[in-house]
Amino acid sequence: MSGFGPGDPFLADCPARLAVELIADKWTVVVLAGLSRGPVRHGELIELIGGISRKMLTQTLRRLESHGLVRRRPYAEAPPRVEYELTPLGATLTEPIHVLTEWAKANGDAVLAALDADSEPAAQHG
Amino acid sequence: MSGFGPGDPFLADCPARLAVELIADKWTVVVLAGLSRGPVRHGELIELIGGISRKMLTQTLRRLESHGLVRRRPYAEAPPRVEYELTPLGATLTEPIHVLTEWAKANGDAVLAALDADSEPAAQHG
DNA sequence: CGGTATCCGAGCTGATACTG
DNA sequence: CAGTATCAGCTCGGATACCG
Repeated sequence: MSGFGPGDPFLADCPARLAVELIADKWTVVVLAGLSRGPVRHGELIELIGGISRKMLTQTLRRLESHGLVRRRPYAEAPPRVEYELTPLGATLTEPIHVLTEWAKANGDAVLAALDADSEPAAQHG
Repeated sequence: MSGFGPGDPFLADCPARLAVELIADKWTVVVLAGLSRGPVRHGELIELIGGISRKMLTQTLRRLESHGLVRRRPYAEAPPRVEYELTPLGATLTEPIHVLTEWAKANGDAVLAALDADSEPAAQHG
């Protein structure tokens, strides 16, 4: 028994696949992790997330917003201020993202080691 | 308090980020989900995963293999047979992947609805 | 069956520069 | 501070055809 029904991400044209493709992205995971702590400003995310450009940050946030995971809150103040926060729907992703980042923290070294061993000249045999 | 240390995926050049970028990929998540049930053949994965091409499947499997998450087992038989399975390291990903796909199954409809509502002609005001 | 090589268009990505 | 527009480079990803 497979245990997989029609709502599984294995099917190309189902909502589940859409959802997977939405979050299974290099920047999306990190941005969601940054948002999971509460409302954050654009500049704060830039500072927090190493290597991301303003363009990619905005692009990622816009996509998450259009998919109902993030809410954008602009303030009509003298120094322009915009805060981003997870919607209730987006908040349900906090747990999965947390599990993912915890895995990355715990096994990142092992992955690096495996990658390193794989790319060795192979002068070793036993 | 941030609660984030030097091993967090927010830093651009840390193993944690490497690990996130490894699995935060459209096909990688689905392929890992397919592998989480046990050893599978190349053709079986093609059948299982809707929309994937042989090229992308092989490419994804090779990358996972080089990072120590997947093991490739070729059999020297008359009808060529190759099986792929998760390594012990890769098996530690089963849980995170499961959480992710479960979220996708549970919230895929909501994401689709939000996307649909977002792209409406906006003839509504309240 | 499993895998590779090639072609080629489409989309992503990162600077850079400009607007409000 | 927040965001947009544009350009150049690159990778992605699929189709096809061929090899073991």
